[in-house]
Amino acid sequence: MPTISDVARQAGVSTATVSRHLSGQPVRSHAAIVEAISELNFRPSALARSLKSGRTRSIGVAVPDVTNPFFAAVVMGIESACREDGYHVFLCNTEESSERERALLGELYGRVDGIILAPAIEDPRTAADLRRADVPIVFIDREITDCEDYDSVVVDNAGGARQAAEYLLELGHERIAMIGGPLDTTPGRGRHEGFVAALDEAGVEMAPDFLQIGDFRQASGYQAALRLLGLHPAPTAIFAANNAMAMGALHAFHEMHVRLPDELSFLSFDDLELGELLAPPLTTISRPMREQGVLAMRLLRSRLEEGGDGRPRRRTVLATHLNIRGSCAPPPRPVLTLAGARRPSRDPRRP
Amino acid sequence: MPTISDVARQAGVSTATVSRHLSGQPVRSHAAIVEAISELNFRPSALARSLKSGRTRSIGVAVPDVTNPFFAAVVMGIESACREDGYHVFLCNTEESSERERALLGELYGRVDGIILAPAIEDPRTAADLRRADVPIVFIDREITDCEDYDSVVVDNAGGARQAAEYLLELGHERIAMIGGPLDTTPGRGRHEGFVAALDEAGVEMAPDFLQIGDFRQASGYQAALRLLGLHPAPTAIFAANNAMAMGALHAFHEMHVRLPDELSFLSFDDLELGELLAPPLTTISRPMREQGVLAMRLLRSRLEEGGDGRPRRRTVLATHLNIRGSCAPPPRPVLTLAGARRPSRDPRRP
DNA sequence: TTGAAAGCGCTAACAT
DNA sequence: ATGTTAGCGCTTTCAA
Repeated sequence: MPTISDVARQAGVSTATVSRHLSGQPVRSHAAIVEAISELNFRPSALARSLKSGRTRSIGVAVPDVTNPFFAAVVMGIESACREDGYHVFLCNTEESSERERALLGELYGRVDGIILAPAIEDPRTAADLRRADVPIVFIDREITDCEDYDSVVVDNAGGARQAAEYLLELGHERIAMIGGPLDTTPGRGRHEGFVAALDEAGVEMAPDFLQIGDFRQASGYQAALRLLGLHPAPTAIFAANNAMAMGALHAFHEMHVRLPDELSFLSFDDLELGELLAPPLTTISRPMREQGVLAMRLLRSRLEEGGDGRPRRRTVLATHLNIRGSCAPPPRPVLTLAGARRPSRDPRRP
Repeated sequence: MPTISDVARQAGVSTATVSRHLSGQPVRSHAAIVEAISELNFRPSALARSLKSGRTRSIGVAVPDVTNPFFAAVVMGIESACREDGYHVFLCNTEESSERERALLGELYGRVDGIILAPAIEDPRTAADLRRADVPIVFIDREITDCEDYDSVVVDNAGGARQAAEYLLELGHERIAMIGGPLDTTPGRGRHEGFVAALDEAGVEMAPDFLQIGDFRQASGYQAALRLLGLHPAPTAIFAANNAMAMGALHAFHEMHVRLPDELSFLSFDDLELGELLAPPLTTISRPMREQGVLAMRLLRSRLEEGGDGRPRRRTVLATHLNIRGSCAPPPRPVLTLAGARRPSRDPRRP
């Protein structure tokens, strides 16, 4: 790899002159330098530049799972926003492990100007690490306790879960179950709280068995669904707290030959990629995905460029949207009783 | 950020001693150094180290679209292999654009020790760029002309497409269409060639209209499917050359109320995430995904560590697998004729 | 406008 | 075992 001094020698000038040319200043020996550069195929070393300037023009992005379409879209959004700003992305997969996450963050410090993080869980050790590292951070999708002064882009988890609960209640369900996420994550807790609160307000109590906690991954959704299907009485409606667990649950329903929505109503937080093409199409609570990445990068960039250490935290909360498709219906009427007659007669699926 | 000299001063030793401690050598002042490091919260600058050593311990990964589950899985595989080797990943999205790709590659040079690339198209300019950059490269999923001496991990595209064609022929189809990828990409061309070759050998000709070329993205699959459905006579079977275009096609079928597999047989190269849960479950040609990433990283690592500039190219070709599920069936019998009687009587779906 | 020289943080001879 | 010093490739004063 040719260096700046190779170019300088070849062009018959000093390294300082070449450097000036590189930074756009007009120099007399312009032509000679340009020629030397192309002849030697010279590329300034980003490394050396960074060491000098203290800025790497890269950011770190750590998410629990790029394979999840939600995080894939977020990463995509970050990436495209970065390109506009001339930043590069170091991508890290934490695989929902707080230890791995801290290890990865440790390696990121010094390599990047800032970090966008979707923390695995709300681990106080991570918070302590972050503080010590003293690098600009923006949280995305999830937050961390003790970091209330950091910027973040999140979704209204409680509100979204509430929409789900209210919709099920409106359909007349009373035996409503939830496949929840870990309660030590922002979305896990938020979605749980919102869901239960809405049920409470309607005077519907959720049996302890009806809350199954998973880890946001497909396998746990599958297991949770099987457990729910095995209960007596079984729930008439299930809400899955994210897309991956919903996929697992759908596999379970399929295996157990449970027919949606006749025998069971089902909806999930976050869209599935092919959700609309399923039979029945899946009713979901959705939210902007790519956009969340873009917003997070905007926040980070403003921290980076304005240096704004004093500027107050900015928290962006996005709204969710209930997409009524076909996987929810009024609960099946108990055979040989008229109890079902209490339900409202109009079909709440088309309000 | 404290530097190595801050630590040295605090511990009352020279920077060289601290450096030795950092690299694991035993030093007398061990305790003092350890204390100084933790007290100052010192972290050696990866930047300075890289500048010195000439190695960044990072690699660049450029793929057309992380949002595609296939590439997401590949990236995941690379990432996990990297973690074992202590490498970091710079992720780039080329968005199927060769220009963007070259721009991104340009920024990667010097920042990374090696690159894993799934090229957008087989652009000779990219090949020239790569040669000039003189950085170890491994191709994944796709290759590039004029780069026959580079390592690569690809799948047997022609073989997989042949499997698809032979399966459809076996079912008795004769009006067989294909939604192909760009013919200037490795998989686009390979899948097309394999498919057409198999049809040829069976004496079945594909009408020109029956080959619709897309760009591997969902929208193009949707358009292509609509065009195919509008033909007279329409095809009785369609093969989509990748998962994203298959998703688009499925949307088109859904919109046009085409029932699979009774009215139309359909299968795709690469699995869809929920393909098994669709009605009918989707028959596909699948291949290892995560594993491809792992293999690519292995190849790259061996180039990196063995320095093996002289060592010959290694090309890993993976096999595909035909997953017979429910989206293909014998062609519908023409109404009011007995022509269909020519077809074999046994059901080739269960060989 | 240009060149000489210092220095970003670290490592690796070389010398002690 | 430890310290001194040069240097990785670049930018940026400071003089000329």
